[in-house]
Amino acid sequence: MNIKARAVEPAPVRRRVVKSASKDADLIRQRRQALITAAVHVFKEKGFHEATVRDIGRVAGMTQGTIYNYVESKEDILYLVCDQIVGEYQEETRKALDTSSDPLTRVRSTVRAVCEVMYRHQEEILLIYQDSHLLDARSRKVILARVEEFIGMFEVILKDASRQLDRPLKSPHLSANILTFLPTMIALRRWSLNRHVTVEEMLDGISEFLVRGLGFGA
Amino acid sequence: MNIKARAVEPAPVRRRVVKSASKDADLIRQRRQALITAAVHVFKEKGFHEATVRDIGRVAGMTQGTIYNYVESKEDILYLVCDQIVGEYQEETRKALDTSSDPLTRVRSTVRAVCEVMYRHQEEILLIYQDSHLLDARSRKVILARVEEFIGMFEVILKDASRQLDRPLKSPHLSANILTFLPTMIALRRWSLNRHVTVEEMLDGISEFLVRGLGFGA
Amino acid sequence: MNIKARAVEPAPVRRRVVKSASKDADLIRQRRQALITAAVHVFKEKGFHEATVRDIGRVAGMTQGTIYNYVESKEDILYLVCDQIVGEYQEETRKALDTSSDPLTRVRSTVRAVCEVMYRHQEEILLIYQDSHLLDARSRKVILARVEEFIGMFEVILKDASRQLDRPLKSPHLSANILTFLPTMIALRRWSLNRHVTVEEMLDGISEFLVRGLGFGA
Amino acid sequence: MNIKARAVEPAPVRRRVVKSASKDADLIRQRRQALITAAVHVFKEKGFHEATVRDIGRVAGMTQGTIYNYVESKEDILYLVCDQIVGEYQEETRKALDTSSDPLTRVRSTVRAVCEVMYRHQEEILLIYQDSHLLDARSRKVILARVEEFIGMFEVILKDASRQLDRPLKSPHLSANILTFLPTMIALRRWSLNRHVTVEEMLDGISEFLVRGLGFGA
DNA sequence: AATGAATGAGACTTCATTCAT
DNA sequence: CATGAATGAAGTCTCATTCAT
Repeated sequence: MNIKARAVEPAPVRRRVVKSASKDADLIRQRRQALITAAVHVFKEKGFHEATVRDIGRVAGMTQGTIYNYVESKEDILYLVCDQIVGEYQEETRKALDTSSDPLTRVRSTVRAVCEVMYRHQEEILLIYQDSHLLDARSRKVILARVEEFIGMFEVILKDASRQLDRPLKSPHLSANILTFLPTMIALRRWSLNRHVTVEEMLDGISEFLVRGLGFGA
Repeated sequence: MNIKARAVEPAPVRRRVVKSASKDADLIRQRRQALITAAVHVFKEKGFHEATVRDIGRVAGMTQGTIYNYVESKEDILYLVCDQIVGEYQEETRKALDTSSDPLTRVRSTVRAVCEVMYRHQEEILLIYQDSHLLDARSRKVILARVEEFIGMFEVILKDASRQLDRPLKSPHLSANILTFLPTMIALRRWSLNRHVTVEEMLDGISEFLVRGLGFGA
Repeated sequence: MNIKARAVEPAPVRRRVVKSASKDADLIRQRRQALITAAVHVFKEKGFHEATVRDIGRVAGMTQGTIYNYVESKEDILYLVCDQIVGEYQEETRKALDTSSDPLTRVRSTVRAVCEVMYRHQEEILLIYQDSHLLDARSRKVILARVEEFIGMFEVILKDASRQLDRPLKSPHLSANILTFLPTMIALRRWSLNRHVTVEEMLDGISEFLVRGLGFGA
Repeated sequence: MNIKARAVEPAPVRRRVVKSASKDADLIRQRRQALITAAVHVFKEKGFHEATVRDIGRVAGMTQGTIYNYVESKEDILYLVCDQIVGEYQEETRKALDTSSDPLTRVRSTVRAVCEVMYRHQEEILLIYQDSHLLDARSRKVILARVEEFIGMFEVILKDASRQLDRPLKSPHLSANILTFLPTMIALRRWSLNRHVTVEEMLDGISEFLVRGLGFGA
């Protein structure tokens, strides 16, 4: 897909480098993955600050000393966690995107896909919204750049589809932000939604709302 | 409007009681207000965990010992801060609501008002989204109850207006959530929006999106 | 009574002077008495260190500032408390002493009296044994001097009575110490005694034991 | 002696478990022993409350952080101290007990042994009487249970010996309490005794007193 | 003389990080 | 490379005492 090829990974966002005492790249990857998985688990439960390095180590099957062979600080772990969550969420969303059909249909299915993936990742997204601001400025920037890139992908999709409409989108960037932001409500407002709405109603409702709001409604 | 009168301030959500060593109600209010103002300032800058009680005291012009005359714990301060922010945001929103015109017009002006108030309170709302989850369960519940009540107010407004439409809203509660949630994007996505959109475009865009999405578009 | 007159108050033990900001002697006495009563209450419950000056003030109906008009430090209060407890205990014991009958009978009734007074004052005596060592050296000395004087009184009584025996007491001072110390078991071992022995058994048992041990048994 | 065998170590009083961050049992024992020794030293000098964890650490050659690897709180240290003191005192007493001779002689030597061990441990016993009441309820219970068990051992010895007498002991439990309590006078009244009586006189006097009082006198 | 708000020293405790084994 | 014991900085909170009113 041309459009996608150009838009989806335009400026290959530079990742932050996390230093390690070890040289064995495979081992590093392996240990870090264990760390990330463990940390996601612990952060979900206690948040970044309440979680101790020991806690993470216990779940990851590593002692504190070992952890510091693969990471320079506790904040590095948070960075890795945020990076992974954002990456997985985005990848799964990309996979779910309908790239075949006509632009208008594609918008509808895209909206639906975004909502569904958000629903499945709500816990991780919650983590991101609660803890990512604890990253140091540099790390946060890197993470946000990835999100910006992700938003950009939808900007392209929306622009593309809006040519079919009588009037073009006023601000594709704003629309793309709405499209990617509103579904986080599933995570950030679940304390309210879960008590009044079924999952289906919620996903349908948000999707329809987005489609209408974006101007692609019936 | 009866319905509204009943609905807008329906169940006066019980506040959490924050104990104080002092008995002078006026002094308590005064000192706590200084504390809150200072804490908002410090929390915005460093977040709850990085902020020390000393920091807050320094800004509030109080020594640590004095602070603990008006508050039982650092978390009490966070509660007071959240309570105040939510309260001020809601009160200002209520004031901005158009209660005179016809239901349809009212929805439009309501949407706009919500967005504008959010724009003015974006820093505080950001604080809420970044730190309120650090409250203990009980405090968080109280705060969320206030928000739920706030959402309920919009639910009533939307229900009311939807009678003018051909088809009623499917889920007023979901709609009210969207109406109150989407504007937080102004705070939570400002790192992206500020770089591509002017304030006016943003407020217009979100408002129009909401009106359309809710089904009250042209 | 000659003997008593000479022995009971031989070296009028100098009290420690507790300074006061007030000049009105009556008021001082009155307020201090309230303080002492309150402090005894609070110290019994929480011990000296856990008790705050506020606690004592609350029970005494005085604010912190007022307290420091009649006392220079929290430790002063402890001194006053110890002084009062020791004084009351000793006075009540003195009153209970049989000064009329013959020396041998007198020993028996003295022993019994000491035990009974101890029983009635067990809580205060416990307080003394748990907290009096927290006094500064000077205060402790004063208190101990009063006790020493008290012991001396019994030394005289025992010496007096031992003339009736075939063989005199080897060490009247040691005997007087035993006579005054053993009954504290009622306070210091009540956690053990109360579970196995009735009050009567305990008082009888200790009294008989003392009489026999002192050499005045049948 | 069967009876004794059963009675002396009857219900192995459950110790309180003190948690540790370390897993190396040997190291734990070693560090805790250093801690206990240091704490005994410091507590003797300043008492529990005036002693800081730093003080203890300084004497033990450990930093504060290290201490908390082997103990969960300052109170844990107090518990360990009390436990050790009581244990050592009791063990030494047990060792000193004469188990060979006839019951009557045994009582006499038992009494003497108890007094002598008390004399050697007076400083620690003083510490117990001054600080053990600062333990939390649960720890205190455990300690007292050990003492009760200890008292029980003497109860058996006394019962055993009293069969040789014309009249049996009225209350062996009370007698055992007296037997184990009176010697604490050596510690608790040393401020009085040391000034008037030699050590020998004191030990002889108390021993004879106990033997006579218990009914085993000449 | 009484009040009680303010002070500030100091205590206990936690935990990210280091480093010898 | 792994371990986990040791470190020590830093933070929250308490409370005896002071002092302006």
